[in-house]
Amino acid sequence: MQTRALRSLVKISAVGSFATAADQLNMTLSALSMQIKSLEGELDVNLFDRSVRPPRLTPIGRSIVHEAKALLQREDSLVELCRPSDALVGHFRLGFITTAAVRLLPPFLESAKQSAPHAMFEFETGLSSTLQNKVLTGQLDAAVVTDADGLPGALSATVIGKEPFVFAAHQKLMTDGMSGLLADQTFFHFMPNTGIGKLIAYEMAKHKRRDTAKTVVLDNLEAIMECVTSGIGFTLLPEPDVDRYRTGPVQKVLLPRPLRRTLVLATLREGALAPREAALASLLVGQHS
Amino acid sequence: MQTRALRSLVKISAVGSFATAADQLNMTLSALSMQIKSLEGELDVNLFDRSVRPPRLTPIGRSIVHEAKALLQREDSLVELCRPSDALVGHFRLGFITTAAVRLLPPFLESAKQSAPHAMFEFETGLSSTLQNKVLTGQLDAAVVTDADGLPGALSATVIGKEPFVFAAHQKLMTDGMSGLLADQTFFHFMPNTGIGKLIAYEMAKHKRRDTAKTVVLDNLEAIMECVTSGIGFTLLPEPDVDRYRTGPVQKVLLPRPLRRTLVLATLREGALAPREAALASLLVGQHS
DNA sequence: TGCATAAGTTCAGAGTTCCTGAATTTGGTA
DNA sequence: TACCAAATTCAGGAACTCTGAACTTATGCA
Repeated sequence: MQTRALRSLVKISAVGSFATAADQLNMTLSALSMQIKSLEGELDVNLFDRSVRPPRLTPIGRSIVHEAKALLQREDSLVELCRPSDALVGHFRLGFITTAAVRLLPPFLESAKQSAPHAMFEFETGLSSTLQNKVLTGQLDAAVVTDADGLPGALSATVIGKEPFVFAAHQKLMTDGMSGLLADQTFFHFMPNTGIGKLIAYEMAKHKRRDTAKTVVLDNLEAIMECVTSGIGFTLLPEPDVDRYRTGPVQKVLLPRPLRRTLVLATLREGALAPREAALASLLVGQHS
Repeated sequence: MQTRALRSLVKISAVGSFATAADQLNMTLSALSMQIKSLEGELDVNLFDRSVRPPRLTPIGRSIVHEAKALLQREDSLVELCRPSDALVGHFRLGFITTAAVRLLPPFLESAKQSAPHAMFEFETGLSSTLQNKVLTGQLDAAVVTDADGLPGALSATVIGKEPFVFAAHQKLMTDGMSGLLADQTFFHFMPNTGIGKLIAYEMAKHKRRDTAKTVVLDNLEAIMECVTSGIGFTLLPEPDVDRYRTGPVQKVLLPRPLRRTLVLATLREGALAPREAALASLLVGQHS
């Protein structure tokens, strides 16, 4: 169906005659007449009572006009979506590494409501490597990941933020300073097999006495910080995560040589989103300390 | 805009490739490709990322698909409206003579909800002659009027019902029978200048003694019946109206020679509604005693 | 890495649709 | 009754759309 014919129909209904409608639509009367006639043929109804002049809408014709208006409004909004604008428009499938999702998502959605009111988002959380693969295969448009292991060449990355790692322990365990912690206390190790876990392991390997003390592996940040807050042991995590979950007198200790992970927004370098990557990233930066 | 192209787009999005979509749409791959390309040109956006094969929807493409589905649903319902069915479909502008509207409208709408769920109605009340003219000039599709003065030849009529006229008075005024009423009591005359009023005048003229007693003219049925119920005087009205408004001990007296008015549904004989007149009328008959 | 294959795109020509302008019909009006 | 304006019909030409073949290119397998 040609929406143009519906537009003609609505116009005729508005002005009340074929002649003036044809005039306003910049077409000949005969073209308009044929257009309506072909529409009537397609729908197999009489839209107009042609026994009078000018032809009058039939009852069903009036209903069709009503429906047509609704349809044309849909068309207008569809076209409007495509109008170039600096606002982000579209349906985006985004990935967030699990550890950052909790912190980044709410403020992201908040600022998206402002800067991209017509955009729609679909989220997925997972490991950095999983998300990278999904971006590569087109299952995701973009993902917030860490660049710890270096990104594949096909991906382009925009830095979202850097998160320094810190030790965290209950004050009462810190009387001997870091050396006491390392020597005697239980270490809570977050997901040793993932990107962030390997970074943590790499750092801990520098601190010799580790092999002698006890290590507990956990895949839940909140649980780790709950244990640390209770004074059961210590951990090594990105500072924002420590800040998010510490509730009691937990002390943070910076590393001798600062270690940090970098969060980046990764997209397919040659993908359709590439020109919009900066706009997307701008919704993410400046949202965490 | 060609809705067919939108249908193709939605199909591609559903099956995930141009080739299988083209197959299912019974068209060649090249035709489909050109269709989408022309749609992209019309909207001036890239719906697909063609750097991969099969091409993938871009974020905005996904949004367009979403909008397109809504639009196509509108189209479907528009086409559905036109499907021949025995139910009454359309937007009808109907007239009801004022005196009958109050009684006929509620049950009419009730049965319309059943028999014509997709029809829309617009109502207008007025004098029989006014409504007839509006039907003649196409301002109304049909009207319930009285055929008292005979209808113009251009109108066709379906009988909706016949309403006998009765005298009505409070019991206490009836002790002398009709002759007492006619001689001494105030007569409430409903709208003497209209069709129904002239019928009433015609009937009253038969009863000689009228000129001597008092007459009150009123254009409100409910008010007349309120006065009659209070015992202030008597009236002559269609029986259903008397029944509707009498609340106290009001007695009805049939006329010596029965007088009645006939309600008909009138439409333009050559109009578009003519074939549906019976269907419309069937929603009106059998609805009053 | 390079080839084979399948998937899309491009192109030219044919078929179809759609529009224009003139001729014709027809409802409303003087 | 005749006229006028409005709508329809018609024929020719312009514009669009489809088909089938040739071409290009991403992907998968050796």
